[in-house]
Amino acid sequence: MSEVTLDELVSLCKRRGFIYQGSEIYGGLAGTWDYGPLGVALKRNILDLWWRTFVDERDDMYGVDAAILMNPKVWQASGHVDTFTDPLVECSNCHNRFRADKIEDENRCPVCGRENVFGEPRQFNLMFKTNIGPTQDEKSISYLRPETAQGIFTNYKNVVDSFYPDLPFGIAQQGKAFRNEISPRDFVFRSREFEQMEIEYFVRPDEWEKAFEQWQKDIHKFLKALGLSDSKVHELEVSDGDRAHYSKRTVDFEFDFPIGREELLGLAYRTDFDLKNIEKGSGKGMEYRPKDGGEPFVPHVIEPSFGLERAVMAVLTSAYQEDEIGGEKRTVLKLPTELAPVRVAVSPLLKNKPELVAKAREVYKTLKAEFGRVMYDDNGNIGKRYRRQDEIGTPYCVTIDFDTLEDDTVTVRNRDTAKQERIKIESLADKIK
RNA sequence: GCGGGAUUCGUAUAACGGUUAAUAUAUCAGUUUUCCAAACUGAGGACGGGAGUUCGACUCUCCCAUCCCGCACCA
Repeated sequence: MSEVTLDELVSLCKRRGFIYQGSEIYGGLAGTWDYGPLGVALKRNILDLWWRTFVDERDDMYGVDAAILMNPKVWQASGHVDTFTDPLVECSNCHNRFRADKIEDENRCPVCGRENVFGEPRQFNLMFKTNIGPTQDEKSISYLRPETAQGIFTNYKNVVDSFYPDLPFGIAQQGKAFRNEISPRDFVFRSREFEQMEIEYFVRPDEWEKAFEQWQKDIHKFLKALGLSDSKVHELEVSDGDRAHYSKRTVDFEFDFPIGREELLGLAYRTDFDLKNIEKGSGKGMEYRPKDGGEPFVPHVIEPSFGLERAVMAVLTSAYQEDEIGGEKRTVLKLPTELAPVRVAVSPLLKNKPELVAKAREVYKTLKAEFGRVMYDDNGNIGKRYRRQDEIGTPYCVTIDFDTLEDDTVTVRNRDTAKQERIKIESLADKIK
């Protein structure tokens, strides 16, 4: 089986209404992508599955939805302002970067010692700046959040005050984040506006390892539910030198994308770095008071961080297959049923027989009321419709034929096997469930 | 941000310094069709944007935008 190429994926997404280039009609805008009717359905299904798995089905998780615009102090305390908005020079030899105003000898690289390696200082604004209120001065500057995590940390105390949960517990959030990437690349893989699904899981400092390992398992389970093949998912233990300075352990979950093996999501042990920063920045105590009367302490944090667009891309990569039905080649998206944008398509066997069309419409209406994600399709002939539905990953096609008019049975055709089954209309909903 | 390559109907491709820009597929309308892209008829649909060279530019040159490949970046 040949692997799908990026071009094939991009082309299918465009042709079938999953993903379009952002602002395409005006020549596009680098690093932005628009989701069409099927794309948004797929995206929402992934978001829903994630929320169900990690929030609704657990009793140790709390959801939040923080504002995208936050007090700029958040980004000062977190270190984002210092790291991302200064003019930097880059050594053309060793590629280290330095604050242009902090460098001692502007002709010599302090790391590799070479001379005349610096070009003009450049502004590395990875955060999108904006002005709040009518005046546009230094005081009104704020930022579009470059990560959702801070929206969780800043609400940690609120959640504890409202619910006083036992440790360990987690706070989950889904939402957009913005990064002014120097070079957005690889379809939706690296874009300037993207959606994160993040959890900050708060634990006792001596229990982080246990929690970390449990999260590794839970993540694998979720990736399986997304339909990602095990052979394409790889854990990468991030080495000491490559980890963020505050992290004691990080495991990247990588996936074999059409562009190569790249990070799909990250699992990081962040110690008490973030809550301590907020203590310093806000002056408010972030200590957790154990109910058994033990000494208060600042909890440590395990952070599983998912990128929605990368999940979409991984799901499509895994699902995309080319196989043969009756000697004819076809393209099929073998999406898990709960992720499929269209759950079931309904067709009359022939579209020029009014009695079949009427019956098909009736069945369509019933299923639509039950499942929502139902499509009525009478284009071309029946074989053509099956192929179209295969290409967008519809797991079931229901066809109304002349027998239906006699005995109220329909055929249900399975996407993956192309096998058909004749069943009663009244048991259709159960069958599809 | 650097280097290279590209940009033509929805998609995939073609051609040409000069007639109405072609083909496949998809789309729409119709005929036909009793289960896996059948056939027929008809219709709509494109030279990324802007300058320049030229009698004439989709074609040549430059600028811009976007995409792809490589590098760098990825807190």
